Amino acid sequence: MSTHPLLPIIGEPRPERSDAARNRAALLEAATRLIEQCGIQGVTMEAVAAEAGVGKGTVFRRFHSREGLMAALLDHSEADWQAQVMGGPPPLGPGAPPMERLLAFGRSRMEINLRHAELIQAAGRAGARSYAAYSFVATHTRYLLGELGVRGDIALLATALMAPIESSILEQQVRIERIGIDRIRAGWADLARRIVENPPDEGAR
Amino acid sequence: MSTHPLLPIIGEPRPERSDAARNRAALLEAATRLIEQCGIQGVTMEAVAAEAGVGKGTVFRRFHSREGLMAALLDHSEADWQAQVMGGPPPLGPGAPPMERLLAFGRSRMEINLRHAELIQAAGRAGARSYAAYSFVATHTRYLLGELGVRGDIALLATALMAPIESSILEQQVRIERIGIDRIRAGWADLARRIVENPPDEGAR
DNA sequence: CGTGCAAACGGACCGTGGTCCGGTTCTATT
DNA sequence: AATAGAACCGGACCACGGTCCGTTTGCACG
Repeated sequence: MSTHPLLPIIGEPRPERSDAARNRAALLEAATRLIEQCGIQGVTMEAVAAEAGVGKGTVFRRFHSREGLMAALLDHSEADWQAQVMGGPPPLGPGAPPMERLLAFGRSRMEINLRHAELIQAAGRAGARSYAAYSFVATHTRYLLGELGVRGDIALLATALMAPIESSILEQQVRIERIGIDRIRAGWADLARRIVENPPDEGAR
Repeated sequence: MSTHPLLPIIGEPRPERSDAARNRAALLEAATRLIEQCGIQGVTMEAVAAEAGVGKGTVFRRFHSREGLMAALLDHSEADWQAQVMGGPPPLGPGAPPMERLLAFGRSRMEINLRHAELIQAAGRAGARSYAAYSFVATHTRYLLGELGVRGDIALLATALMAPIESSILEQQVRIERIGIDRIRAGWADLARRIVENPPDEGAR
């Protein structure tokens, strides 16, 4: 009876213990340091643990896996970009006409996917499941398509629009097919226009 | 002087030695057997070697890496699909109007990317570099877009069209967002129509 | 302060991908 | 058939991701 003075609200599953939080920060810093020293392939779980001065098990407790650690690093650097999109200066931020925002959004996202290509690849599937990255992009694209008055299955059109600038596909185009970035940018803008301007088929749901 | 009766034509880098070829076949069979018994996660390089009755080193000599082995398995199963596309019955094969062929092509590719999702993921980047898979799809899509009289950067439009039905993206939609396959199919058909019917922008290169 | 316990910690341990090198086998040439 | 040498084979060996469990630590309550 005396054990529950507060309602057991389960919104946040549990607050993090202070030593745990400290270690999380130390580990992220250590990983960042290692990346810029040895490159991503030098970021070994054991190395990170040693650099942060903790045991190996602790790293896995915090991030579950190597992919999880990479995803965490990604999330961290993604935070300010999301801030730029939600409240920064136009055309990326609010204020510009929707089509300009969409173009700026795609262009900016493309740069990120290219710049962090290695990290994204190292994050593997963990990157996709992380809401921070995937879900935000999807939601905002849907929003912009809605603002533009696009008819049809907005969710799928948003996916179709962002898929070609996913990191894996850009890497293929840039590194192997040697396609220039400017050309890819122009191609994507053309794609956006085709998707936005064209009304859906009559028979389409 | 006497050592080169034949011109050193380097088209095929070298013919494979007979024992090597035998081992390659045995290894592919062994891997296939293991997949249907234990699933893909049970396909260990050591297990494959043991099942084929060879040493571990041999597996790596033939396929370079686990990803390479998976890519080889993929290529194998992809061969007859390519035959269907190039010479099978319409609408997938030649004979049907281009738009019908394109729709059939995308639909069929989607099924494959879904059915072999695990294998494709396990093949990782090796799947992309393998010409058999990526290059054929790209080439044929470009060809169909050309037949349809699409203007603009055909290569990039082809990429944009196929990207949303890549395995990784389909997995995200189907397994996590719980989007039905029929809906995805319809959405892709709509995308194809938007890309094909819309003329390119004036300013586009 | 003391006490109880959930949570966090550390590092030994395991499985698997990948490398290496001494020994073996195939094939071209005479 | 004999020879030479390149290609191939095998399995010991290493590194790294991931797990496990006995121990320690922070925290809430008395």
